[in-house]
Amino acid sequence: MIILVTIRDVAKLAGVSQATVSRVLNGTAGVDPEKEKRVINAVNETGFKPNEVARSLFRKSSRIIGYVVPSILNLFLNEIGRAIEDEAFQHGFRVILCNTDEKPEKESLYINMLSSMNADGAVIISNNNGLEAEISSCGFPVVVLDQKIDERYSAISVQCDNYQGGYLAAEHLVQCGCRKIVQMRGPQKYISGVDRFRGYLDVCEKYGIEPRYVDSNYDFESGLECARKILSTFPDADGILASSDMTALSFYKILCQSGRRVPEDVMIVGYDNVRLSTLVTPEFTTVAQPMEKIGRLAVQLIADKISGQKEVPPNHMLPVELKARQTTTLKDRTLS
Amino acid sequence: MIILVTIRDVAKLAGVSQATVSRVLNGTAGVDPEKEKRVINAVNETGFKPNEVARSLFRKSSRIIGYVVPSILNLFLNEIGRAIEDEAFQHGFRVILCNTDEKPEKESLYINMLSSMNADGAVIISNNNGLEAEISSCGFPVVVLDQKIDERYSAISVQCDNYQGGYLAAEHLVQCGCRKIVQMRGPQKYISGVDRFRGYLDVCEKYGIEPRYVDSNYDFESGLECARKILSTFPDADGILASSDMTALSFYKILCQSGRRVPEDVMIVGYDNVRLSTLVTPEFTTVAQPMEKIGRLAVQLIADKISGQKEVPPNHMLPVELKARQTTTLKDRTLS
DNA sequence: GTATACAATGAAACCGCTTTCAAACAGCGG
DNA sequence: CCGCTGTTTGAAAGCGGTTTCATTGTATAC
Repeated sequence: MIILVTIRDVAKLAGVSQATVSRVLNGTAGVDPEKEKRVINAVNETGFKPNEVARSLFRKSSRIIGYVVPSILNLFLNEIGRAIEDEAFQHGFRVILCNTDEKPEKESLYINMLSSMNADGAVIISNNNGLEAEISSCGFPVVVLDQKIDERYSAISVQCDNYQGGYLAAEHLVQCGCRKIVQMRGPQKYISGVDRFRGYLDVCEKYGIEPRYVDSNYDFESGLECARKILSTFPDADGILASSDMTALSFYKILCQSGRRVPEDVMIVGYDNVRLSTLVTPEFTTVAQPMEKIGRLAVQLIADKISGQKEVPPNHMLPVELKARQTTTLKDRTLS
Repeated sequence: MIILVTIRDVAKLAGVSQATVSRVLNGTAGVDPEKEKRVINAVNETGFKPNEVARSLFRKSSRIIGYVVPSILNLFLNEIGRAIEDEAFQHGFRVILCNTDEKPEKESLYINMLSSMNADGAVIISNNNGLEAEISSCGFPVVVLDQKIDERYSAISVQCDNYQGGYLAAEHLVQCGCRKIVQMRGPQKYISGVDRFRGYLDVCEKYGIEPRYVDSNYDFESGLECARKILSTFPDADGILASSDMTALSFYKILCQSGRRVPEDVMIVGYDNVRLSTLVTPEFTTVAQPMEKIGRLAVQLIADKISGQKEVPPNHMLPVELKARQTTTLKDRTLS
């Protein structure tokens, strides 16, 4: 068993009071250099490490932030999580992983947990509107991703320009020469799904193209299903706007099974630019969301909010960028 | 600002002592039913949530476990992490994400941090031998993955049968008809690298095949480099044993660039069976490590160690399994 | 030499909860 | 009715830090 050294032990050994030890450790007040040296020696000798729990109790802050997501297995969320951990570390925060499986009860449970742990903030991804009350009353700053924030509600929002993403992706296909473009439309309960669809529709209108779409989710399985539906409903499709890089992968797989080639017969644009999209062959053209920036910004906003030094605006929009790679190409117009 | 309700407030409202409230909440002793009801009402009325930090301080346990890994971006570690979170949740633990980037100082820092947070356990992946002292003295049970445990050292080890993995993968290629099999050999500083190589060597000996290998790491970039080296050193290779699914992907990419086909010209066997290996096209043949089982077992071992009820053996070996998919196939022997 | 300001210091209070301990009380047998 | 268990109960003492507050000692001003 480990014998734990307390501040009292150090004080006794150094022949000073606990208060003095605390002051040396935190630099909160001047201490006689001679005593300071004795304290430092005593700390080294005993191997004293301040108990963070006791500190948290007094300070009402545990320097913990929660990352509350449906599942960390989602590569997009995973990359954001990595950035959050890194930025948090630099700010002296630790991050607690909270997988909710999209279950409202797990969401509430984790938020309450964080609250009773004196957490200092949370980054949350959820499509559960019932969470607003909990978020407003949890006692720490919350950044929600990919959701617009109601004015009267205290969270901070970070999202990417989904309209622009939908627009860029669609226009890219048009410029490559596609005319029968089908969108694997993301869930309309998410603002991301709605805005990207709007972007796509505007491109269709601009170029006089008839909009086509089939609903999908963002995960691989729903992508497979959607892909099959597209191949049977729109067998002449020549360009696909996937809802994510995962569903782009699904589409590619189904397409290969049907004997069609990418990009010669059908072009595909993914969404997110998860690292995976450049690892596979062919590399996937995709709309890049700045995942690292999202994660870092989220943590910075929390840090700003805690410090209270600057005003933190409630809504933050990040730009997206099209990455043209091997699943799209300029179509050889001599054939058509 | 949120006004926080303490146990004193509840006690006052219910007209009992804090002790009684505590007893009702924890069921640690009998309480008069009438008072119990008053306490429950008061709790509901005030919305009281016990402060976990105060509890932790007294109990010397925060019900937190750390997941200490080089990077959660590694898909293999990510899938294990997901399982850890899930199992931990069921045991009432939260998990703190600790990315170390393989930096010894970040490893130490996180272990000390966990220690001073009264963490209840940690799952650690590291190739840093200097960590032993810290692990032994951190005050909570530690499970290390993919490392054998020295007897005099108090951690618990969970690893997969790497010898078997190397053996199965190599023999599978032989059975598919490959004779010029090259291993992308994993780092020999890891036991996993050593054991898989042994498995491969034994298969070579068994079938009278000359061993060939090029050193690689487990990540995609080192896989690319290794793949190029293999193509130039062993241009007649007909089977590749990748060090991971990532490096298998690297090899596939380089191979496609060189115009060779998989599996017709060269077959590939990956390692890990990360989910990705079935999402890509072609689906990758791979050696499956039971990632979910690894994660869950690690948490269960920690829980067992904490409860102290059963003896926890220090070494745990899990079996691996070959998943034959589209990057390998029975070779048409009429050609050779 | 005395009054005043100021830095250093330790005792004690406190953060919010759990548990010990002893007192109060109820039930029961004799 | 008394003494003996056995159960409820609240006051108080921690858990291990930080901070307040009053005290001491030293330096500066008059």
